[in-house]
Amino acid sequence: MAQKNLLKYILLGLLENEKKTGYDLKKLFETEIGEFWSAKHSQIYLELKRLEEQGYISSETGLFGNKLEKTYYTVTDKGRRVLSEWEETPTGELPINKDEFILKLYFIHDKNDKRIQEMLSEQYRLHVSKLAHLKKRKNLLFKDEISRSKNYGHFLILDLAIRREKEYIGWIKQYLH
Amino acid sequence: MAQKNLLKYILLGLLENEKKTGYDLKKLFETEIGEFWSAKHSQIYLELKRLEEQGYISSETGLFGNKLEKTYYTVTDKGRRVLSEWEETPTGELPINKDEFILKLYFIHDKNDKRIQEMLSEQYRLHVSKLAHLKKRKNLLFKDEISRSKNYGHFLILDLAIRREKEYIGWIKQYLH
DNA sequence: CGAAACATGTAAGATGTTACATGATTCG
DNA sequence: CGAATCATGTAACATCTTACATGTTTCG
Repeated sequence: MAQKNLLKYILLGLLENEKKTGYDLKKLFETEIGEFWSAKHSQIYLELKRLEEQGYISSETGLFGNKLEKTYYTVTDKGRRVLSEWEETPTGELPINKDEFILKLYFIHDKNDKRIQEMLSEQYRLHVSKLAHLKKRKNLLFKDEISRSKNYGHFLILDLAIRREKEYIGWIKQYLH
Repeated sequence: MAQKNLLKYILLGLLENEKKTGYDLKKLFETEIGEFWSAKHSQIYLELKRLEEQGYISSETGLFGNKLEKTYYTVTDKGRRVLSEWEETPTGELPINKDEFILKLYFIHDKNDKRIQEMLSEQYRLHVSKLAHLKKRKNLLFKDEISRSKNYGHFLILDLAIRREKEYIGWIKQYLH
């Protein structure tokens, strides 16, 4: 999807409160951010270069161990302005959730086609396990009121993700025999 | 998202039962398919060319009016095989739903940040209107049992979409004051 | 007759994935 | 010391969007 270059804002957002290396960012995409966004390290390093050229972030290298040079990035004032401008802009237009399973289902016409049940049970497994994972994360990150108010946005979207999985599972159960 | 070239299968699926022009396909992406997939005409025409080169579809031109040449495409046996092979393959891996609103929310830390309520009410409007639209479609397309069993997959995903919107709205209401 | 919709394409550029490459550090 | 992880990059390629381009038919 060649589009709005949202990765730019993600990187700015992640670097806003703490300097990080490209590798740190990559790791975040494998865990926390990975729930709702994806990016490969090749793209991250490239984007960091570009953001620095444009003056949105600045870098500082630190020697780690004997030889290893790590590059730490921080957001500049200019970058901070771009970030909050984006945050303030109404998003508009709901996104299209491209889902391969949905697509396959669309092309099945016959109610009694055996593949429907096979597909539904595969999805059931996947969504049940996703739900378990999300609940575990919520428990881990947001046990108490204090942790919730510290990262309230994150709490909200995790809560939404859990509700969505429950709903998805409910839908599957309705049609799975 | 440069990935699995699913457009290929969508075109094959749409051409499976009826010959269509590139323009017909484009129109479908603006209406029916538009609910869960997107593609521009430039991409569609290109992909049709490629599919024909690969022998998955074949074309026939018909004169429309005095001068206008329309190109109609149909799936070949080879194409049909590729399509059903895809349909049979388990999808695996749940997709990441990239949603700009979710992203913005993630970067808001303070529970009392005014922007949360602004964003939620924008989303409320959008999802309420989306839900109304989906309900209208369901009513239009799947009033009776017969129409459901004719395009059962489509009925299922429309039903899912409606449930998802309801759930989304429920979530917004919980946090919107 | 003019505007909107029909109809089909190409080109440039942005975004994203996969593969290729290399080296350092940690930990068992 | 060897494997896993840390750490950073480039190259080739596929996908997708935006813009450019052109001509036809329908309908009020």
